[in-house]
Amino acid sequence: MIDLKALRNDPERFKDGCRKKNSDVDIDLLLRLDTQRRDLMSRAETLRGEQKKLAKESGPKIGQLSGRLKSAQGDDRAALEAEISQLKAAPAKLKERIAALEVQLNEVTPQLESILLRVPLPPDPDVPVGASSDDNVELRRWAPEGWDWEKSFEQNRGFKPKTHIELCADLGLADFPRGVKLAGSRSYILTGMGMRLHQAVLRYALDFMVDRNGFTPMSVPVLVREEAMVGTGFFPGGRDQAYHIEETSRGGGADMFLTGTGEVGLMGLHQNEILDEGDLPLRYVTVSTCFRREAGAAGKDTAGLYRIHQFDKVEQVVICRADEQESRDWHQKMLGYVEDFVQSLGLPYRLLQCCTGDLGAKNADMIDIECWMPGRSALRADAPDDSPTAPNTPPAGEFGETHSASRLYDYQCRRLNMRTRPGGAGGKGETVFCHSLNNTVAASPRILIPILEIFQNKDGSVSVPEVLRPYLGGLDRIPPK
RNA sequence: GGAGAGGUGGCAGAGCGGCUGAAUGCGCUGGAUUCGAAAUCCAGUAUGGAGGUUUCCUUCAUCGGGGGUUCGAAUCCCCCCCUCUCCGCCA
Repeated sequence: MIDLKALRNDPERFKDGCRKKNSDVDIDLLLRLDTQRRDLMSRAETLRGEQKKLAKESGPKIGQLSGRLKSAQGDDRAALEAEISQLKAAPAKLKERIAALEVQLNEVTPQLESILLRVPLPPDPDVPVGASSDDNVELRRWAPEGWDWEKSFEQNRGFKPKTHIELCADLGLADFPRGVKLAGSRSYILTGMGMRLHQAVLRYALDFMVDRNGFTPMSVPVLVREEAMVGTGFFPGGRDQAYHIEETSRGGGADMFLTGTGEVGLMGLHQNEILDEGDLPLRYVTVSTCFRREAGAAGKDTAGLYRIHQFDKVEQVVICRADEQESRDWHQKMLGYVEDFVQSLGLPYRLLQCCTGDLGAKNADMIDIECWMPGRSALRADAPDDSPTAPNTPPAGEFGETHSASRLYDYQCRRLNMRTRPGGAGGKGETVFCHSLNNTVAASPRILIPILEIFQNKDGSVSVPEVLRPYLGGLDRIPPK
């Protein structure tokens, strides 16, 4: 959520942010509602103040008179009753007027809030302006010794690459038909070494962040309340992407949602807390199953392990002091960890600066890492009909997104009401909303695609990246079955 | 799933229709005392919104959340959430 006061002071900045992010949120309407609401509130508050004063002044008197009324007779009684109803009349009148204002407030406030929740965080000025992912800018590339970006896989390695789907079949790593039988499209079953490789990457990634980079490992719920989805900024915008468990219709107290990333659990941990500034930055890592409906992606990446409804992900988040430079520094560090990680696996990749149109409402800046997937272009369903995608044509290869590093400033912490102050909740000084950042460490099985495709050998086997071998009992090669 | 108890400030814990934004204790901050410290004493110490004559003042809201009763609600009523205890079931 953005700061309503900041919006009031500088609406242009937020309108500009909307334009850059292709958001159609009506800032002018929001401002009008805000003015209306504050006006109604101040009027209601003034009246309530009067009412309180009256209640204090005439209240005890009413009590007294009511007491006397019980034993009063005749004329006395009538006089007392008249006096009481007169005393009651003034506050009752105020109450009516307040109620009328509140009716209006109850109309304006939800409208205002629903718009406010959708106002995107303006992108940072150094983020390139663009309409879609087509306008993203490559920052740099890295490849292991012996990989030449100028050459195709075949020229680099001396044989035609198989796609990860072919490799999964030949090596017995995944069973797609049975996955679909069980759970429908975009479902899969990892089998044998496929499952072990998946677990090895996840465990390696978790250890990498804990042992080498000092992150605290956490388990988090993947089944959460709506509040956590709104707080982390995935709702209302991304409602269609989440699986919805309708518990209220079966008598439960609250509906639940399956999370699409461990970020929800990690960021929700300290919701409504005032953290001690001295405890920051908090650095958390989790491995969790992620669920995504992939609504609107029909027909895209339908085959293989790329775009699936359920996967596992090691995710890192950092919660730091509300300081732009500190946020920027952490963003770079978190990218650095992942570059080290991907390099240790030996996967060629590039860093991609996402343009404003590709950012999403909650990010000020986002940098993706895309790994080279030699078999990927053959899988494109949106390729033109005359493109060389016939079965015998070797795939040209393509980058595929494997990581995404976001810098959110206080957007998320404001929604989560996560603040900081020297000394924590009982400390002194102003409270301020923290800053937060997140980045993938490894999402599997997607990351298995470049691993299998890059490490495939001419004889049809796949070599195991060295860093994963300790997690597979020293195994260095997965042979065809 | 059944039965019961409870959710109050940073923490512990009173209050159970008006004098309570909230006793008391602890903690924390400042001051006094001291060569210094401990102890003691004094004072202060929630969050958010709106407004202003903007190192401060005024005002409104908040005692798990929402709704209601009342001139007036932390206190009474209803719904929900959460925690704990016992029983049942269970990985």
